[in-house]
Amino acid sequence: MSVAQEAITAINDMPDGKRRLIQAAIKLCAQGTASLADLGVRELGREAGLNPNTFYRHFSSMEELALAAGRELTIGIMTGMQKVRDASAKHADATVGSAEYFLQEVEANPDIFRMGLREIHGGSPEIRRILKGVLEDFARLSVEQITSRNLVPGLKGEALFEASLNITYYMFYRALDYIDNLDARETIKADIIRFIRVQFIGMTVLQGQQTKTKS
Amino acid sequence: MSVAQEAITAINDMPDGKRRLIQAAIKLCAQGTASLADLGVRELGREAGLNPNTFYRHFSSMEELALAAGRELTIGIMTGMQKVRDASAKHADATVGSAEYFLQEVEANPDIFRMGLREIHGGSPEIRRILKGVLEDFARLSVEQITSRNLVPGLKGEALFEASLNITYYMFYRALDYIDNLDARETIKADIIRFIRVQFIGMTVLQGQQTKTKS
DNA sequence: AATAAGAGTAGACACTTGTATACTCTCTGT
DNA sequence: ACAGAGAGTATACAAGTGTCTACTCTTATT
Repeated sequence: MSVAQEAITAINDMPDGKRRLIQAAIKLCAQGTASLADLGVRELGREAGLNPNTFYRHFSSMEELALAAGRELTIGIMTGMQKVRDASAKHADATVGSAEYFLQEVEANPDIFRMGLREIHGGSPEIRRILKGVLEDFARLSVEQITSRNLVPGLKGEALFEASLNITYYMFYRALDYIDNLDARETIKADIIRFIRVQFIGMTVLQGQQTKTKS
Repeated sequence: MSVAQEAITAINDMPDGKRRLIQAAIKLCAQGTASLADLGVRELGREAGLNPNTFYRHFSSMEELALAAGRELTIGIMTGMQKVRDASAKHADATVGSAEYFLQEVEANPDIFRMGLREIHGGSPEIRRILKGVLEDFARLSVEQITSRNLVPGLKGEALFEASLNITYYMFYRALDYIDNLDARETIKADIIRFIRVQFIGMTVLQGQQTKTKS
């Protein structure tokens, strides 16, 4: 069972207040400078329009809420990523397609990406693990798509996955710039496209000359 | 004047208590989950072994201390990076040398790297700007060294800088894994070396075939 | 119709926090 | 020798915090 599926099944049939608390957490965390783990119970209650004590009905610690929020985050990113995959399949140049639709998704859900990025470094180890799982899932999907459409003929298996993973991380990392830096958006898009090409080309060449030692 | 030099000049002739507060901030921030900006005045005083009010002798807001800490951080990373450059120049394979000495430096100052990574995402925009400056300085130094020793013959100017910057960010990003994940250290080192090669090879090839459109 | 569980609220407590005011040292220049 | 500044301390208070206990609805089960 993938990390994403795990998350989706865990979120069904959730009481209203619980979901509101989680969404309040995501909102506060994306807007302010605080990370998920150090939000306040009362602060959360206020934002959610609930009594502070409602928190204790659903969670026994902040860490527990942070985990739940992490799962919600996962779903948000994952469904976004699925859309990216679907859409880019229709584009003539798959590389440009992926980049464009990814950035479109970032633009549509800045809160989720911003906070995912904050948590993937520095957050609790458990949340980090979850988010890493999401990125790996995404990279795996990319590999499947690339393989089935034979987009990068010279590359396969382990090396293809590694390239995809690098690309995924790079795209996420640049997403923050993209959100904040309105002037630089075209540049960032071009950077991403170039990064993708460099990874695939470089990996392909490297795979073919394995045993050299000089860089 | 480079970002690093800016920082170094700013830190001389600093009262004892002030420096202790800054170092307390770095320590607390590297160990706990909190980011620089949301530490407590009293918490800081406790850690530094000072009266909470001493804080107000030196700073008027937490943001101000965070900036000072950011500068201290800068110096730490920058001197470390300088050592990496110097040391890797003596290694037969410059790629392997850079990676090895970088990781050695990470291992020696885990707190600084851990917290630098936390602040480079999610921290205040000002601190982000400072840290980005540090990474860019480092990438620039790399470019100089590579150019003067002619390590990557086919690549120059803008493209070389872009590759160096990508590599720098990648190394920093993997530093976190490296610190936490003792079992995976050899793998991470190999990943970094491969990443470096892929960047240089890929960039070189891409530079030579600029106008293609299919990926 | 009675009951029990789930979800949310209200009030209270002890504790921590930021910060203001007023103090004590320890230098340093004249 | 002393005035004054810089660095650090002590005390105090209002505001905010986590969490406990005790309440009230709503909904479903029997």
